[in-house]
Amino acid sequence: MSANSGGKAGYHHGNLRNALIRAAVELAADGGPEKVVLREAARRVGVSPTAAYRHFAGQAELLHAVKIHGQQALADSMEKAADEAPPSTDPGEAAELRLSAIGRGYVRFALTQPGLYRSAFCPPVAGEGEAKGEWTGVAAPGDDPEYRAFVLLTGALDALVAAGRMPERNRPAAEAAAWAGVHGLSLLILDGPMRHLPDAERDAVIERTLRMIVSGMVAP
Amino acid sequence: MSANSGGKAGYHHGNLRNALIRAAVELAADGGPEKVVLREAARRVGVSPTAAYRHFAGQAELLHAVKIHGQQALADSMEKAADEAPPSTDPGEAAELRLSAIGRGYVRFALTQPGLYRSAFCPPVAGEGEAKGEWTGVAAPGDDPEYRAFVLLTGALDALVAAGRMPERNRPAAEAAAWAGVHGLSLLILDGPMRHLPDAERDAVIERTLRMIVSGMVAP
DNA sequence: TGTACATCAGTGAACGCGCGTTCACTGATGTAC
DNA sequence: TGTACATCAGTGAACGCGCGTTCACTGATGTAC
Repeated sequence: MSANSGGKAGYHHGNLRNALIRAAVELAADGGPEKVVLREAARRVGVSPTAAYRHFAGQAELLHAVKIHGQQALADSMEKAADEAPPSTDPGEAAELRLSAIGRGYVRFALTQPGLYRSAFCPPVAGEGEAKGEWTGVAAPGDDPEYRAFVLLTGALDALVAAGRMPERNRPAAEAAAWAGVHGLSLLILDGPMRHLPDAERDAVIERTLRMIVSGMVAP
Repeated sequence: MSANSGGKAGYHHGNLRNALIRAAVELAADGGPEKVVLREAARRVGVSPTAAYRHFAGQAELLHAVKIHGQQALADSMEKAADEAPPSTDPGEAAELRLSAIGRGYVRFALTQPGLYRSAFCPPVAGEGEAKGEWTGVAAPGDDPEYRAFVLLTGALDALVAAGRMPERNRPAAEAAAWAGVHGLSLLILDGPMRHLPDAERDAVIERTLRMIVSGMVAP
């Protein structure tokens, strides 16, 4: 039997691993990482819980797959927003607009897909292979697909320097600062005291924060 | 029997509510909000789980008490850091230094007391009285002790304007932006990809972020 | 000053819940001959 | 082209866990007389 991409096909499912991941992603999407329950994923796929153990070492591994999915989707959103950034003939301005756009894509994803967003940042369980892909504050983590979002940000900041808009002395640790701004904003709106902000004010808060980030990068 | 402030004193404890809160805070301190388990708190106090129901409607109420405690401790840390800010004869510079200091106190608390910090921001359970104390982006939430941290920040920003360092047009939603910066930074360092940063780089990242925030406030 | 009694603050056993995981198993598949 | 058999991918029942919560209860306290 060829790997079928969808529903079960008798006793042997054929694509159970992917089906379980898909179900788990759905669970995360409406409920966050703590809703990623192996038994429930199996239930949704129509298979016994035990079957999952043919494809994953355990629940933690399933959750990890969801996490990666979330990280990819986040990067997608940022990339898309960057592509939609208004063009400008002035390279400096273009770089600023692109940085804002990336940030907007970040926050938009967080607010649109809170469950996946949270999953993308759920702390790794012990023994998840922590060595690779950590930020060092200086070096980028290579091209691990997990870190596309980071790479996007780095590129935008480099462009800002290249265009002469951002002083060299501002460059170190700039990723961390910019990331902190959008990350904190997203979580304050999602879980924090800005949970119930009306749309207009929410947008104002978002734009204000993006402006702070850009100012913080280009400040002399 | 007068309310004794410590251990049990026979059948009637005398101060069980506070003792349970103290135990719960301890649990949160080393393990975060999800470690706040009613049964365990009772165990530590040396009392049956049922006894807790004389003093709390349930686990959620106990957790809420921990949350408030965390919010107070966070505000304390900010206040303390503000008081330690280096003085300056220039009021504009003084205001900037104070804002940085507040932020530093915020991050310091998060890194020093991760469990309590997380507890301070754990999402309220349904029916926790959400009405009061929400940020509106414009108005401050009154003097609810829960929001001392917010009030501190508002004051620092007002001072920046009063000193002529921050343009009026930057003032709206400034709280949200500044808060986002330190909040995101704290969480990225605590749970995120900056988990294992060496001390020196961590400090650099913190100072860089604080600089971004100040620049973002005072930018013309 | 002593006592009856309402009230307050505990106890201990039990419930149901849903989870992750393990066990011994069986049905389906594909390959060697 | 047919068949034996190893291997792969499922099943179903069960386990232990620790939680929050409820129940009927009893021991301690303080107040009215």
